[in-house]
Amino acid sequence: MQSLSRALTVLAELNREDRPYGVTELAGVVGLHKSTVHRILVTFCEHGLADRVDDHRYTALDGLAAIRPAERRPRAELADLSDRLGRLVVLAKPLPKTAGTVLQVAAVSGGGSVQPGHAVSLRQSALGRAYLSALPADQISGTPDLLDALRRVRVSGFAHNSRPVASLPRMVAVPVRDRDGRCAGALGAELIQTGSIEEVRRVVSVLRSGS
Amino acid sequence: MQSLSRALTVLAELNREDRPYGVTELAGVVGLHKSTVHRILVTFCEHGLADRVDDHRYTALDGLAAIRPAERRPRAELADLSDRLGRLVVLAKPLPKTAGTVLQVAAVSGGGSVQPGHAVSLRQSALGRAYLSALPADQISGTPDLLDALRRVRVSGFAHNSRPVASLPRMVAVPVRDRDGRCAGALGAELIQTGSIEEVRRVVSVLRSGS
DNA sequence: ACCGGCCGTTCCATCCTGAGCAACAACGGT
DNA sequence: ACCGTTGTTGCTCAGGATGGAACGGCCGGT
Repeated sequence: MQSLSRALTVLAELNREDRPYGVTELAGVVGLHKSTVHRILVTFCEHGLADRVDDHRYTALDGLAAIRPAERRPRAELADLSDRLGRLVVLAKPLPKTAGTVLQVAAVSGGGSVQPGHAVSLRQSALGRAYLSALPADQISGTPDLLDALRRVRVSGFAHNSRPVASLPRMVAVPVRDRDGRCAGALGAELIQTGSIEEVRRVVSVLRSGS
Repeated sequence: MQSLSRALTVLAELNREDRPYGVTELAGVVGLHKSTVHRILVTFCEHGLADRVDDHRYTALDGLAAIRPAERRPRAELADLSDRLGRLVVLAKPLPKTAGTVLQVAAVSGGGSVQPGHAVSLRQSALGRAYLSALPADQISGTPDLLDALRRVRVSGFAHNSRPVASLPRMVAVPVRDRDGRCAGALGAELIQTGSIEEVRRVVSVLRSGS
């Protein structure tokens, strides 16, 4: 039921921010087309779960605030991290039932080849491996090489792509957990001085402080 | 976006009753297939909007009670009406975007040819005509015969099928309005002594008291 | 214990429908 | 007046929702 899943993701995002959302902006955050988000929002309005505050803004119903999720405003935190690190910071979250990829949800100070809403590989990207490394063992399968790599990620606490894949920038990434300790996604930052261990350590420690 | 619309109907129904719902029962009430409702419920659980209280019962999240719709527990009222009338009582509601039919939502003391979850014709059944008669004039179209019949329903306040259609029991039905005055469905009761005007009047007056 | 019915769940083929693209009107800033 | 936005809507196609059938588990009646 991925269609419903996507729609609920939209509703959750709309609900997390108390400020009204525009269609295009919301579409960028959740990584869907604006036409899709528009139709979803209209349907939510028809069912009374959302309201349009003016001609071009939608907001979640007040009553929904009770089920506001635990995570708080990832975008504001991302902007803060990006400021402190002076580089691109990306938050990636899995979309339900989308095995094989994680979805980049919000990239602040974006540009480059990493864009909000693009899916990245679970196995080839640092974001994906950081995410995989924090999953329960019984949810992971793959080649012995991959399992070994994930073990090293668990020991060091971060993943990085030492052999960059085409079109993916060099990044380090750490897993992000929700307050129940379950893996909720991955937080990554661009590497500028490639290969500098000091840089990696500093960036990772800042990323950790933000999760 | 009818898929999302159907799913939200399921959530609304789950939310209206505070008692947990089984998959099959819920499917009957909203008029969808078992398997469809099951998948919808699983997805809602994944997104934290619903919970499964035990192995075979689902319930809406507590926080959703805030957006509980205005209508209150139609089933309990139906059972009461059915007791007072000593006969089958049926509540029919339109499903969003399902033009041409109304859906029988809950039939208490059921059995017979009227079963929960079955769709009935808008034009041929007493339930359907009662519903049509309370719609805004600009939403009604049909043959002159139908329009004339609806006019008589409006005058008398109830619809009945004097020439019963195959497999439909003889019934009387009155429109049901929500608190905004808009037509929300129809309430019908089986006729036992067919043709008795007294019976019709008595049944209709009881039905009215219940809407 | 046996069996029949009902439950929730899953598999699978069919066709619907949701997704994406592109074009549109309406604003607002330069 | 121009351009870059915004929200909205036709249109097309592939992906996915649907619902029939079958499965295993559970309970109540025989």
